[in-house]
Amino acid sequence: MSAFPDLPEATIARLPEYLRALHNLGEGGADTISSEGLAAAAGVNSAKLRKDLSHLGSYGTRGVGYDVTLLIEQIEYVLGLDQRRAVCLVGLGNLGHALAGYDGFASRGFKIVALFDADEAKVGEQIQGLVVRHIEELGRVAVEENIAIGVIATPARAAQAVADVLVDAGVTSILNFAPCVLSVPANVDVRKVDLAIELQILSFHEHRKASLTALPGGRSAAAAGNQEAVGS
Amino acid sequence: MSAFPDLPEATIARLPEYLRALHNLGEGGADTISSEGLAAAAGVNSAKLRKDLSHLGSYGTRGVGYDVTLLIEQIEYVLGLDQRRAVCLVGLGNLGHALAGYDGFASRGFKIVALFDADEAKVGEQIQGLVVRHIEELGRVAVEENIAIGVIATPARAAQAVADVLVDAGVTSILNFAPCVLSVPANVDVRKVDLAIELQILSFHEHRKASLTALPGGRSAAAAGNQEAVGS
DNA sequence: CGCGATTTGTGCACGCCTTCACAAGCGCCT
DNA sequence: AGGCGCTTGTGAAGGCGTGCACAAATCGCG
Ligand SMILES: NC(=O)c1ccc[n+]([C@@H]2O[C@H](COP(=O)([O-])OP(=O)(O)OC[C@H]3O[C@@H](n4cnc5c(N)ncnc54)[C@H](O)[C@@H]3O)[C@@H](O)[C@H]2O)c1
Ligand SMILES: NC(=O)c1ccc[n+]([C@@H]2O[C@H](COP(=O)([O-])OP(=O)(O)OC[C@H]3O[C@@H](n4cnc5c(N)ncnc54)[C@H](O)[C@@H]3O)[C@@H](O)[C@H]2O)c1
Repeated sequence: MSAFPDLPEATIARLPEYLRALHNLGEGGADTISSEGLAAAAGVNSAKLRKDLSHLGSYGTRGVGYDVTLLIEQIEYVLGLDQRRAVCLVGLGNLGHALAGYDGFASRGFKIVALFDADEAKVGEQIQGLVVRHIEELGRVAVEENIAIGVIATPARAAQAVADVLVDAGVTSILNFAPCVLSVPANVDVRKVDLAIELQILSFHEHRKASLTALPGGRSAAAAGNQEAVGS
Repeated sequence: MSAFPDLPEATIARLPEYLRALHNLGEGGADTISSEGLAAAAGVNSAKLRKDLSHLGSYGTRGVGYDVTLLIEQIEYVLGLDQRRAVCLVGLGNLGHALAGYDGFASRGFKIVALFDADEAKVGEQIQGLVVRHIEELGRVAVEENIAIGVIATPARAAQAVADVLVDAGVTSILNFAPCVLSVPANVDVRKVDLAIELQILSFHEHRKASLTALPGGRSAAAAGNQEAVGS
């Protein structure tokens, strides 16, 4: 096929943001969009956005902007969203149930095709039209359904074992919600989502703000307008 | 008070990881830990870890390592975890319920003190010993309970309005689960958690891997061992 | 008391990312 | 047809983060 563009990691992380902004703009009836406008909608600098888009060879039109529909197609192609990807979810506790019921997956080309848990009491349960299977079936089902992405929502102590099972089953991408470090082969990508870390980072900034302001007269509501989005 | 160290943002994001690793090691009975050992437990480079710790003036002992208990105290102080921070949660749908029942908050010095929703059907519901209140009460309760951190788990279309209410109530840190960009004053910190973005980044790497391997002979399980944690 | 083993703290170089600033290109209007 | 205004694409500079490699410091032991 065509040579695959190797984009900077930072750019890749922003493409989904651009994509969402573009979808919103498209629904709003916009036909074309300037880098300035799209950058504002995505909450980034316009120069950065132009450089990001230039990396994937996408052509806008000078004096006009980018064609919304075309740009959506380009980004979706690069992200591999043109093909529906099968996802499995392991651990149907508190968080797992919420994830299973989340419609934000399907709307972006992802489809949860299987649910797994180790608890016999959970196995057999129906959730969103899917039946919870025992983790031992994972190997077989992963191959049958051609699952590429696994989501781990088990307690931390079980996460490494689950990751091993996923890897053995041929899964090459893992999204991990358990607060722990996973050890996987080099060809497997792991991304972690950790609430506690996010809160602790916010706590640091609270601490910093509190130590800088010398008795600011208590809590005051400042005028809104600015945009501070702490980087991912 | 003491001059507040201004740490690199990248360092701050890693401190919670070190903290968790230290807690695990502490429970394991370790008294001191070398930078090498701690780095392995946290999944980072040992030089990076030493530089991070040196930033906060924390002193290890050459030839020995770091005192686990002391280091925990130091990091918790810098992150502001020595004081319990009040958190409120807005939007008790699918995800909100899971978050409300999550014990990972309390164990790290955070306490959910109030739940809010706009849906009259949800208001009054009891969750984990807390009663869901109407969003209109947020302003009053936030001041009473001295809430510094707000968590948004509403649909995206409501998120900006909720953020505005939080800001007006004096909340200066926001954790946003809704897939949208929030506009807030400069003194308010926002962090975003977006599942769809994480999955799309994984999808990109799947796409890349698929386009690079020329018919790899199907799904093969590689030997485990390596650790690839995609940066946050 | 001195020496070797061990581990921290950091100077330095390199690469990535961001941001500015501007030339080149495009469309529209006269 | 020509000029003008707008927008993209990018060269260059600066800042930040990473990781190597090593000097300095500490402990244990003979
Ligand atoms: N609940 C939240 O809001 C939340 C938020 C952030 C992170 N997390 C993390 O997500 C993970 C899950 O949280 P939770 O609240 O849903 O926990 P939970 O205890 O409610 O659910 C865990 C589920 O995993 C299953 N499980 C345990 N071992 C397993 C194994 N070896 N194989 C397959 N399944 C197994 C259990 O049977 C259970 O159903 C935890 O690591 C938690 O720290 C949770
Ligand atoms: N469910 C998941 O696993 C998941 C995962 C990632 C992100 N998200 C995001 O988190 C958000 C919530 O997801 P969900 O599945 O819980 O949705 P949901 O529809 O189940 O719950 C949304 C809740 O917000 C409340 N709400 C709506 N407008 C409000 C307002 N103005 N003020 C206060 N409360 C209001 C609703 O009454 C409802 O209870 C969404 O933005 C979603 O995209 C969800």
